[in-house]
Amino acid sequence: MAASREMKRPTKESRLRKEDWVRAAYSTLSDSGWKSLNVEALAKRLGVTKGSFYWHFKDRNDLLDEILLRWHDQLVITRAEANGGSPADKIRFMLDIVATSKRPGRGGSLELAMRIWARQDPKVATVVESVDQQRLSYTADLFQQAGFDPAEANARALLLFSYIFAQGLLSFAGNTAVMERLHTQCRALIEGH
Amino acid sequence: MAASREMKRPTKESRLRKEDWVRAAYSTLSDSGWKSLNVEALAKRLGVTKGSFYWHFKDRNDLLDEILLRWHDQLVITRAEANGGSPADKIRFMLDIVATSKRPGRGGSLELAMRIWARQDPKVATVVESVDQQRLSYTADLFQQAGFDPAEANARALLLFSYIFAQGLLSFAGNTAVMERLHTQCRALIEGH
DNA sequence: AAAACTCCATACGCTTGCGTATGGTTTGTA
DNA sequence: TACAAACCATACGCAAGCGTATGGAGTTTT
Repeated sequence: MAASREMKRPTKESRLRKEDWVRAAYSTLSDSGWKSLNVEALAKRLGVTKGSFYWHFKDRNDLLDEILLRWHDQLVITRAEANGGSPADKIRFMLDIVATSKRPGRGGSLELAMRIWARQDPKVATVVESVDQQRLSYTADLFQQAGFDPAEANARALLLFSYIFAQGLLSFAGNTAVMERLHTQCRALIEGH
Repeated sequence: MAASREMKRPTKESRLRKEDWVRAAYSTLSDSGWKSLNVEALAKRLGVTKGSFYWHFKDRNDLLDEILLRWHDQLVITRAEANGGSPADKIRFMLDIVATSKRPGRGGSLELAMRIWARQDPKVATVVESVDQQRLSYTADLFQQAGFDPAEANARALLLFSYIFAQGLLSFAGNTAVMERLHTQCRALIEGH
C-alpha cells in the first residue's frame, strides 16, 4: 500500500494552503466517497498531520461545505460555453468530452460521489438538484436552437446527460476500436441524425 | 432520534433469520451506501443487539459477501424475461419499470450503491462488470430481434441502460404530468419510432 | 534582531464501530 | 420434564476517527 508518496518536503517550499487541502479532498471524494473523507487520511496523503488541517478549517464540516460550494460554481457547462461554436458544436463537445476523459470512469465519478452524498445530506441534495436543473435547461436550449421542438429538445437533453452519467457507472471492457464505434453510434442517436 | 421504532417484539414470533439481516442490509445499503452498513446500526434497526448478528454471520465481511452473491443472481433481466411478449414488449417493459418505481430514486439507488462500492472492492467490481455485460448483451439482443442491425442495437441498449441509471441519479422536480410526457418522449427516442 | 504571524507536530480525551467471550432465554425434541 | 439446539443480551478490549490544547518551528514584519 506504499502507493501515495508523502513527497518529503525538505523544510522548504512546502507550507500548505487551504487550496491544497481542497484539491486533495476532491480527489479522495471522487474515488472513495465522502464517507472516506477523513482528515487524518488526508493529512497522511499530504504528508502532514491533523494540526495543519485544523488551522485551515474549523472542522470536518467546514471542509465539506467548501467542497460543496466550489462544486456548485464550476459547472461543466461553462467549459462547453467557452468552447464556442454553434449549438450543434456545443452539443457535440459535451458528448465527446466524456468519451475522451473516461479512463476508469474518472471525472464522472465525482458526479457519482456528489449524488450518493446528496442522499444523506439535504443541503447537498439541494445544490445537486439546482445544478442538474441548470444543466438540463441549458442543454435543452441548445437542442431547441438546433431545430428541435421544445418537447423533443427536453428529451434529448435528458438522454444526453443520462449517457454522460452512465459512462461513469457502467463498466464495459472492450477494445478501444469497438468503444469508439459504439460512442459514435450513441452520439448519432442523441444528436438525431 | 427516536425515529425508527424498534417494533417491540413480545417474546413471540420474533427470532430473526439470516434472511432478515440481509434484507435490512439491502435497505440501508441502497440509501446510505456500504460504508454506512455497520452492524450495530443494523441491530438497532432490527430491534436486537450485536449478539444476534455474530451468531448468523462470521463477521461484517461475511454479510457483505452474502449481499454481493445475492445481487449477482437476482438480475432485473429475469423480470423482463418472465414478463414474456415480443422483444419490443420486453424493451418497453424495461423502460417503463423505472418510470413507475422511481419515487425518490428508489430501486435505482441500489444500483448506484453497488457501483460506488465496486470502486473500492475489486471483488465487487468484478461482479458488477459481469452483470453489466449480461444485461447489455441481453438487451442488445432484444433490439436486434426487433429489427435493428447489430451496431445500432448495441448503441440503443447502452442508451436504454444509461437512461435507466440516470433516473436514480438526476433529480428533477416537476409535476407528474410533465414527467410522463418527458418519459414518453425519451422512450420513443430509445425505441426508435 | 526582535517581535509577530503563519503553519504544523505532538499529545490527549472522547466517541463510534468491530469482534470476542460468556451466559441467559427461547424453541424444538426425546 | 429434561436436554440440546437456536437465538440473543451484556460486557469487555481494541482500533479508528474527531476535535482540542499547547508548543515549536519557519517566515515575515518592524
